[in-house]
Amino acid sequence: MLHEPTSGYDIKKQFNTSLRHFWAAELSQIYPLLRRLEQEGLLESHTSSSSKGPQRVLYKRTRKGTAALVDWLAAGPSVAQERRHYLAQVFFLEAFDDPDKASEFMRSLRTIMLEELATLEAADRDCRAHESGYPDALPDEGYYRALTLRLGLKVFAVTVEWCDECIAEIKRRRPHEL
Amino acid sequence: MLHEPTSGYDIKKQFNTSLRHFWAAELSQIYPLLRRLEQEGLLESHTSSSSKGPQRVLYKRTRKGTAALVDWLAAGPSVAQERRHYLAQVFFLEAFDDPDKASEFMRSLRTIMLEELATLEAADRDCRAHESGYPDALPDEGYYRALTLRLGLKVFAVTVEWCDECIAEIKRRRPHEL
DNA sequence: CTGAGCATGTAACCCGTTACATGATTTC
DNA sequence: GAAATCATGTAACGGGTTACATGCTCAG
Repeated sequence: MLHEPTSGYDIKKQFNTSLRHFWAAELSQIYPLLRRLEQEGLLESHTSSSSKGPQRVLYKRTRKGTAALVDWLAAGPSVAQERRHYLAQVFFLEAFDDPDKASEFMRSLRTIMLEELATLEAADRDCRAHESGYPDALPDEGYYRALTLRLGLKVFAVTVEWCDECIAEIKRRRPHEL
Repeated sequence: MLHEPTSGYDIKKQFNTSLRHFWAAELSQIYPLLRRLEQEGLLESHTSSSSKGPQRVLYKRTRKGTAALVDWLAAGPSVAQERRHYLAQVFFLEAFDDPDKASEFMRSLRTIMLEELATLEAADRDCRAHESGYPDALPDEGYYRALTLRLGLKVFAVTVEWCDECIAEIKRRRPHEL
């Protein structure tokens, strides 16, 4: 949680845009968790009335909450195994027994990845526009956020590149036809 | 599941090496799932005695199993949101309030990523050595596996590159000291 | 004779998703 | 007047992890 007071709804919006490439969660997970963290003393909340809908509940990190965060960071990077469903699908693409279908699969994957890339590029433009002195003179908070964005851009870019190579190569190969 | 008869234990070994960058599972998940899929008629099994330990149970896809696999692929790429814990950590690196600690974090991340890269490179060499005619003349099965490896190599490579850039930039920046 | 690797499993728990539920306001 | 957006939640379910349990063989 950021040190700025933020509602669960707003956190979800961040998950849909700039954080999308490395974290996401549903509101049904966010709301109970915010409450639990408040009970544990890691967050504190106050309400503010909203123009539409029910009152907004804004949460903010306590000193204890920041300490818990620092502990997590101090334990070092936690690199867990990730599950990339689409790569599992590529792995089994032989099951199609048809290079055209495999190629078609890779083309639609490429389209999806381009869309993801566009979402991140929009978030990046947003970041550069709102914050002055990008990136070196950013305040720490914005600076480290910007670093995560940069990796996202790189990763999606090589993924699209990889899709292109695969599409070209599958077309050229065709061991079946011979 | 591959069409070659394979034991749960062997699947786990694949998860630890060549599949590591996009899928993993514990034995406690693998064994019950293999049984369930056999009950559903997607797999069939036979036992073979092993030199050490209990009898090995080898599973193999049935025609129905392959059909289910093809259905999954035909539904198109499933690109779900991923959770990259270490990026969440980078996002919150400002909480250290100390560029040296942030930089140290990025250096240990770099080390871990280099190790992951090495694991994949070993799997890649293995693949090139065992299979002749890499990559175009590979049988379909090995060919699509090789494609997933290639993306893994690319992604880890840009990630290490990104770590390097971050480390250099954090050192140069230091807004705190001024 | 100890520890690592082979090989299979069960039980408890937690994290996260989907689906469901409510109700106000703004836009077309 | 319908649909989208704001804003908060609950309940059921499933997937996955950690911890626990067993027993055999080979290398040091």
